[in-house]
Amino acid sequence: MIFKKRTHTCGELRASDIGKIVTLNGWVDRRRDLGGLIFIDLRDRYGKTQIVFSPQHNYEAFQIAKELKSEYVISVTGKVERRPKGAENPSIPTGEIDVLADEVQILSKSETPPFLIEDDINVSEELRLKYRYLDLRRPIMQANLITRHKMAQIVRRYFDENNFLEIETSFLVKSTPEGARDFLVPSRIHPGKFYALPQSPQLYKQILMVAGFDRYFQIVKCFRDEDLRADRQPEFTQIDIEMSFVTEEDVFNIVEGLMARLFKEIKGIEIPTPFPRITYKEAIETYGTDKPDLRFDLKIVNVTEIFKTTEFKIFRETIEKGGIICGLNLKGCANYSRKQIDELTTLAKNYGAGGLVHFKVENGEIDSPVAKYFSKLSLQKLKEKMDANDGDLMILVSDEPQKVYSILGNMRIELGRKLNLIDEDEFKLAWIVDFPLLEWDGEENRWVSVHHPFTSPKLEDIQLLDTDPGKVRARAYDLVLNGNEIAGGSIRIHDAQLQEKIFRLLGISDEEARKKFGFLLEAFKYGPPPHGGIAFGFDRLVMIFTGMKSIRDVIAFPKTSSAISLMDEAPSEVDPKQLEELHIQIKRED
RNA sequence: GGAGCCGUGGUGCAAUUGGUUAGCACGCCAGCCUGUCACGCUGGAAGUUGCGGGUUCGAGCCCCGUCGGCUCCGCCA
Repeated sequence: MIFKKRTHTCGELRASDIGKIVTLNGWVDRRRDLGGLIFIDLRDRYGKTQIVFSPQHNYEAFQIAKELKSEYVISVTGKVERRPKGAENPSIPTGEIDVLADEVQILSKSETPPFLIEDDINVSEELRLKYRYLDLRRPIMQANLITRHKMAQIVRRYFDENNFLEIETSFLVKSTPEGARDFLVPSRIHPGKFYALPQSPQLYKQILMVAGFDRYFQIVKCFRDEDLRADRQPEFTQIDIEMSFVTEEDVFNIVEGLMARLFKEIKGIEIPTPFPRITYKEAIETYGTDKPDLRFDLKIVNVTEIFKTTEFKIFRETIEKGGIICGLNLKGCANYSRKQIDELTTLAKNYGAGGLVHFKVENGEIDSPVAKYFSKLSLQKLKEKMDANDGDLMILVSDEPQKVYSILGNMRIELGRKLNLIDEDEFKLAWIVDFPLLEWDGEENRWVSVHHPFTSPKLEDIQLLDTDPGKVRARAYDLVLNGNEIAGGSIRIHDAQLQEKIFRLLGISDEEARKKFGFLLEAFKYGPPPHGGIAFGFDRLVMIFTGMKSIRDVIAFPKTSSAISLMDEAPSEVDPKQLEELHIQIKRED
């Protein structure tokens, strides 16, 4: 098809272009047919421009304009004119002008789309995903992917300026134990053998350090076959970083510089550096999570001490069993009705609490259905400890520590939202440090790595490896932004003996270690430099920068929560011939 | 693996205690309309109530199963 190519985009023309003869290519966004005059909004990714068809001006073009429907692709040629006084549209950048059509050509027709191509659509995500190409025509989705692109470019520029090399690593890699479930790729050439898609390029970037590429980064797809969430997809993108001859401070420095750059160039915000550091212990005990949202206070207060000798049976027995009592002070909520308090209780139960005890502070008095079980003194102490004043509502949960923290941590987030404590325009970054190195896995009856098996313990804790492994802190760190974990990393072990010791602790035999990641251990025999790094969840970062609630809105072709792609219907069955070639037989389950 | 919410013309929603011909808006189609921009006005078409089974004189509504979407727990070094 021969067609007139555009001279300008649909977001480009201004008053200064008045008088020019231009050609625009784009999609018909909306037609307003006034009978004797037809207006068309022509759309492309740069914006919208109003086209005017008038029978007096050009009868032929006017006749074609009558045929135009939503999402037809057209080429229009005409003169840029100033809109009549009072007919300007100040809500769009091209609103001062319109293009008076001399000529219009339909480049392709469209069926009526299943939903309107506009920002504030009211349509199920299911339909959006099925017709993703239409969903992606919406300006907001285009803006999201444009922001994503810009952020990727800033990342590349930043690391290049700082002497990092972007090096691609393989996607068909060796399956390694530990961590997430692998996506497997069967080998045609080697019957019964499989590649894995990388959960992250972890081992390979460490080997690049051994190879002497002392500053590496990569924007890279990673694959994990685990259940999905709003912020988790089976394939996702990391900004992967590794550096040699460094300590934590060097990693923090380079990351803080990157974040400052991104915030400045994308959001126009100067964020203060260095970022505050919070220990894992402090995060859990104060916010009930290792990824606290620091935009609001509502801290967890531990009041176990006050109730050590209480008459109140539930509290006393919990404490005797090693449990704790913690609470939140809901400022100004003393006027909560019975119904509202019941809702709080339900919320707590949803998060696994046995119940919820509450105290209202009014006129200096502490009021509660269970007040009679407590001494005046202990209630006074409670009020002081929780910094409660008239009008406040204190809620308490008692259970084993882990449970209390997770219940109150979840409630804190929910209540922060409900009580409007969160400023959506604010961005609070923090490092979470001093993670435990190991965690006891009750099911498998062994220690497992909190981060990964190559994470270095803190030097001063190494002797605890033999006596009290659970107490050993790792040289690991997470970067947290508004309650999201956006990056995590560590200083690695580069000492073969220490690495072997960790493997032994994890119950990985020498032979197993050799079999599973012997190539890394082998590489480490030849002068591994001290090294460490970090990896960002790029999708999450873009999600936060664009203000989206799900990473699906910043990924071109995401999967549903059951890991299906509704547009192309992957995964699908394959031709038996393909299976044959791959030496694979499907076991039918009943 | 578990829990919650949801599934009704193309789309988003409504439908009283289980009871008449399943209603509204947007979109779509036709006609009218020369400065609209969510154009307006008039008229019209459009439904296997996700699917399968059950209870009932009667099911969009109740029960069981199943499929799909979203959120959360487990899981995600």
